[in-house]
Amino acid sequence: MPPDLNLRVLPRTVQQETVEKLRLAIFSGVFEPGTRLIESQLCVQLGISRPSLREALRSLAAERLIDLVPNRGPSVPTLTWEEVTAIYEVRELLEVEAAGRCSQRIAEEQLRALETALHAFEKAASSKDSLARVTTAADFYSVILANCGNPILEEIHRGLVARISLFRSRSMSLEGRAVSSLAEMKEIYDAIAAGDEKAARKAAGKHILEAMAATKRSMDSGS
Amino acid sequence: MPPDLNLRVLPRTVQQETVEKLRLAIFSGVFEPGTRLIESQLCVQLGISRPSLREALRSLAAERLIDLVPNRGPSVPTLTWEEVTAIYEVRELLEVEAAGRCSQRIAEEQLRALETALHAFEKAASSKDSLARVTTAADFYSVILANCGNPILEEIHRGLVARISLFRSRSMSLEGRAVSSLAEMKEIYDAIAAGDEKAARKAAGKHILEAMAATKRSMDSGS
DNA sequence: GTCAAGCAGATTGTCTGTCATTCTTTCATT
DNA sequence: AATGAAAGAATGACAGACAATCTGCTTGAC
Repeated sequence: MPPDLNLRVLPRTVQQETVEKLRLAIFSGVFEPGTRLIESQLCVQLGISRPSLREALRSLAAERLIDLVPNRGPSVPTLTWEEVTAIYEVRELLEVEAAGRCSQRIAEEQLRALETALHAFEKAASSKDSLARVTTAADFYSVILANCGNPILEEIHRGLVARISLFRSRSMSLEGRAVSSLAEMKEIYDAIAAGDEKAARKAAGKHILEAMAATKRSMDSGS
Repeated sequence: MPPDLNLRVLPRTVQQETVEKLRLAIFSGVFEPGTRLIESQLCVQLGISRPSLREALRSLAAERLIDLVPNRGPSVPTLTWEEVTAIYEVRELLEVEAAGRCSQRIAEEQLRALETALHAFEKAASSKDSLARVTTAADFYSVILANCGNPILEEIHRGLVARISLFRSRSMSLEGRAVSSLAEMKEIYDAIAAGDEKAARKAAGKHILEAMAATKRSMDSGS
C-alpha cells in the first residue's frame, strides 16, 4: 500500500481557535467559577465578531465547559462537590478499564512513551511548577487512554478531565500530593509494563481514589 | 417547607429548538448517513436565519451528532463498525455500573416506574411499531440511569445512545430481537427489584452484548 | 427608614446583508 | 482521455440593527 498523503492539514478557523483559547482560559482559571462572560467584552478581548464568538460559545456549552442560560448569557460553571464526585466516579470507571486494556495491548514503542511521560512527571513533581505537574500528569494518562484501543473511551475521558481541570491544578499543588501521586503512577506503569491487567486496574483505581480525596481536601480548605 | 415555585420555565430559543429538531431528524434517519447538509437549504426548511442555524450546528457538532469539516460544511456522520463497537463497549461499562448501583439505591416509587417501562416495552415488542420499540426500550434504560445516583453517568450515556440511535432502530426491527431483548430486560428488572447487584450487573452486560451482536447482524445485512 | 414600583441601561436573541475564501463542477484544451 | 482553467456554489467571517429580556437604580409611597 502506498503511503497515504491525503493528510490535508485542516484549516484552522476563527471559531475553532476561539474555542481553544476560551477552553484554555477556563482551564487555567482566568475566569473565576461563577463569572458571567459578556459577549461584547469577549469579542473585543479576542478580536472577533459576535457571530463567531457565539458559535464558539455553543460549542463550549455542549462540552459543558460553560453554562449557557437563555437571556442571561454564558458563565463559568460552579461545580459542587457532588458533581465533582460524580465526575471522579466515572473517571474511575473509564481509567480502570483503560489501564486494564492498555496492559494487554500496548506496543513497545508506546510503552516507552509512557515511561517518558512518567519521568517527565517525576521531574515536575519535585519542582514548584504546579502547572507542569498537571500537564505532565495529564500526558501520562493520555498515553494510557490513547492505547486502550477504544477512541470513544479516550474522547469521553478527555471531556471529563477538562471539566474538573481547575480542581486538579489546585489539588496537585497540595503539599505532598505530587509525591504520592508519583508513586501511584509508577505502580500503574509497572503493572502495564508487566502486562498484568489485574494489577493495572487495581493501581488505576487506587490512583483515582487518592486524587479524589486530595481534591476534596483542597476544596474544603480552598473555599 | 412551601413548594418551590421558582421553577422558571426556561424560555425556548430558536437555536435550542433548532438543535432539537435537527437531533430528531438525525435520529429518525431523515438524513442518510454521509449526506451533506447545506446551510442555505436548512435555513429555508427550518425557517430561520443562517447565524441561528450555524449556532445550532456547532452544538450538534460538539455532541458528535454531525461532522463539521472546515470549508466543507456539516454532514451526517457515517459510523464504521469499529466506532459502533467502541460505543457499545463504553455503553456496556456505563450500563453495567448503572444497573449495579441502581439495584442498591432505587426507591420503591422509581422501581414501579421501571416496571411500567418494562410493560410498555413488552407491549411494543409484540407490535409492528419499531419506533415504539426503540422509544420504550430507551425509556426503560432512562429509569435505570436516572436512579444510578450519578448524573454524569446518565448524561454521558444519553450522548452515546444518541450517536447510535439510527443503528438501534434498525437492529430493533430485526426478527426476534425484540422478543429476546424483552427477556433480557426482564432479567435486569428482576435483579434490580431483588436488590441483587451482582445479578443486575451480569444481566445488564449480557443485554448489551446481545444488542451489539444484533446491531452487527443488521449492519451486515443492511449495507 | 423600608419596601415596592417603575424606569433606564445593559445584554442577549435574532435577523438582514455583505464580502472574501475555499471547494466543486463544468467545460474547453491538448 | 487526461489535464487545466474558469464559473458557480457554499462556507467563514463580519458589521449593523432591532426587539425582548434582564439588572440595577432611582423614585415614590407608606
